[in-house]
Amino acid sequence: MAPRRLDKRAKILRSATKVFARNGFYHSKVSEIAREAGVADGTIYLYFKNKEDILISIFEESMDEILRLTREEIGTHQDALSKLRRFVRLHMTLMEKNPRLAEVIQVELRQSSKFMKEYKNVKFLEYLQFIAEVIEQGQREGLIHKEVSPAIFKRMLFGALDELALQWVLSKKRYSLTSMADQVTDIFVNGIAVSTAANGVSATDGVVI
Amino acid sequence: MAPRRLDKRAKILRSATKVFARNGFYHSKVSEIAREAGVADGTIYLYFKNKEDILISIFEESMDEILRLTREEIGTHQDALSKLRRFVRLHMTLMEKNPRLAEVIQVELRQSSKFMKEYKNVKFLEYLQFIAEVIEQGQREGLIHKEVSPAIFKRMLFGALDELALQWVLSKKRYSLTSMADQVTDIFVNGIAVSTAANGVSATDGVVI
DNA sequence: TCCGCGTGAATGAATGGTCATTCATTGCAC
DNA sequence: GTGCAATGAATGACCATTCATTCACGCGGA
Repeated sequence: MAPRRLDKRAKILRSATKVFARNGFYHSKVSEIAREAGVADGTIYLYFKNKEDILISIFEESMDEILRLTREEIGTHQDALSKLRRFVRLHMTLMEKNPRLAEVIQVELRQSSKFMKEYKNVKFLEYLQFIAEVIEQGQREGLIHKEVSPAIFKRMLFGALDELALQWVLSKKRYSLTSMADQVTDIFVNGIAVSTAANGVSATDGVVI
Repeated sequence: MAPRRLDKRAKILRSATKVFARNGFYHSKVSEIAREAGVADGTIYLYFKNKEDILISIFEESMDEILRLTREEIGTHQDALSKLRRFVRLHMTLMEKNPRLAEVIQVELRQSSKFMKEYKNVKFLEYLQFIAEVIEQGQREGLIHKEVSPAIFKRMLFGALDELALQWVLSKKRYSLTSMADQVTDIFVNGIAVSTAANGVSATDGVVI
């Protein structure tokens, strides 16, 4: 009963994730989700209000889990730049380990601006805020330039990670996402420009991080 | 006749852009596009194969124009870092001046991975390639670190710009996008980290990747 | 100048197919 | 025997697309 209910709900969500990833939300049929989950069409409606509710549930529950993992993995006892590096690695790893989830997030996050406007996405905003707080910490620590706007930076970083993940998904995952993580972090932390100082890298120059 | 035909086609495209931006592709009705354009439903099918063909046409023709403007505006007589700064500004300005187009690009670019997989988006790839070439130029000039992968960087930059534009669109355009451009460029060029050399920023400190 | 004919653009009502959703019924667990 | 989850066939709403018909215009003949 109670456990059965939870099992079934979770099974439907897992099947829906698979089907949405395969066809995209609008081309997915409820009956296909039902078939995939091994339940009748009508059963879906015992657990979800409608098709869109399934999509939102997938997203919210995944974000819950991602947020939980992120907070757990990125402890409180590190400097901001180390946290940032860990964050980027973790994001890539999570996408890599849950490719179907990654696809759904790609689909849903951008599905339609109308949808995005109406559905206030609290969990996602929290995820972004996590980044902003790391930046603020870094500014207090004197590690990150005060001129950097945490609100702009959090969007930039997320956008960059998301676009890389999208490409990875579209390329049928032929390469490793996680292996790009450090390069991405390096660029955000140090920039792409060669130092403007005339005589290059001397022995006293620190390797950042 | 001939001119009338072109007028009508353009009018339908403009109306479709408006309608898609308002409702998202899947929630837009062909009849609404027709009404908006002041033509009959059937007329649409004299100019386009089907609804999806309208979307693809909007996108391709816009990308043509954007590419043209980008190549024109960003001449060949500059160093790579200046080009990059100009590119970012131009991208923001174009989005800001064509908010409805921006919305459609947001919708379409991510619509569904299935759609993206099937529709080889040559113009968009060219746009990304433009960024990669600027990076390669910078590496030849010695202005940009050799370790930076142009292929990764082009995605990062586009992702960052795109996410900022998406937010701007969703926020009902209450602030200026263009005014963020330089901050974005600064971060990509110089990074967010304060120099790590022990005694502050000296003239000889290099930022190392 | 005027008429009417041919052409092809434009129309929009009708069609048909596709699903999301419902709900009367079933059958299982206790 | 009762209650409740589960079923899946049936419903009906929705909309892209079609196509028989109308319309507008330019041309040539009188």
